[in-house]
Amino acid sequence: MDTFTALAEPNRRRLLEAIRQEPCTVNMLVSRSDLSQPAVSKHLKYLREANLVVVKPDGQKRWYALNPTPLEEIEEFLEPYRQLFLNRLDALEQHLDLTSQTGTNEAD
Amino acid sequence: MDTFTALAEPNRRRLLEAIRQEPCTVNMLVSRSDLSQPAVSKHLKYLREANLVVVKPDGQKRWYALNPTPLEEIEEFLEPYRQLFLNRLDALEQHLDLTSQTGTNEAD
DNA sequence: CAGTTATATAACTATATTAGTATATTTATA
DNA sequence: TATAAATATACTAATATAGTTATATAACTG
Repeated sequence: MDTFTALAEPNRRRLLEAIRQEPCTVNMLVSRSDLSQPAVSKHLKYLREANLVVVKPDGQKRWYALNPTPLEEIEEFLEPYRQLFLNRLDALEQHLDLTSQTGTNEAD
Repeated sequence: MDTFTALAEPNRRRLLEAIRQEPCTVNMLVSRSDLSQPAVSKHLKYLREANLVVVKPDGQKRWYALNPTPLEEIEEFLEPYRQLFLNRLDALEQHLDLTSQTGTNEAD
């Protein structure tokens, strides 16, 4: 599962938020969420596939910790849009203004 | 459809990239993608629902333009993770080092 | 070793998504 | 007005996802 898809699920974002604050075991995440244990385990599987978390077994427990690296892909995607936040002109109106200088058609 | 879900689909990200560069009609997007016209229209519907694009009818054509505003939600989500890119220590190892100072259990 | 704890996986159900084909709708044009 | 062009929608099939219950696996505990 890719980074974007992994982040698309709200429960997964919440799990990641919890893991960001401190490494968590599965049971910690179960008690801090509204999800069943298998549901948490399945979401963690997707987060692992997306490489957003790493696991370290510790006896019976498995500590899940954040790996923020894949989030850089999102950063890179957003980069070209970032400047557009600032000068949030209506690009469409601008475009139509320009094209309408010669009319909607040549023969308008 | 929320912003995260809208961005989860690769074709939709590509369509948004095209629209970011300049406002596009549906046919422009069809010719610049590998998608059928109905597929493009459907993806545009989701992008509209996510408020990532705005439409302006112009005769038969519909000009789709970018609205970057919802992307700020993604920015805000990423914000707390951003500093972690920099000092990308292994938070898990750090944690385990600390806890292992007293053993895996109190009575280890 | 028996029982318990922590986690993962399998099987299943329900729902959502994607893509395609066909069709409807609206606007332009001959 | 008949036809074509641009776009949207309905319908269908295939696939994926999320959640549940039940079970498997592995590690502790007494």
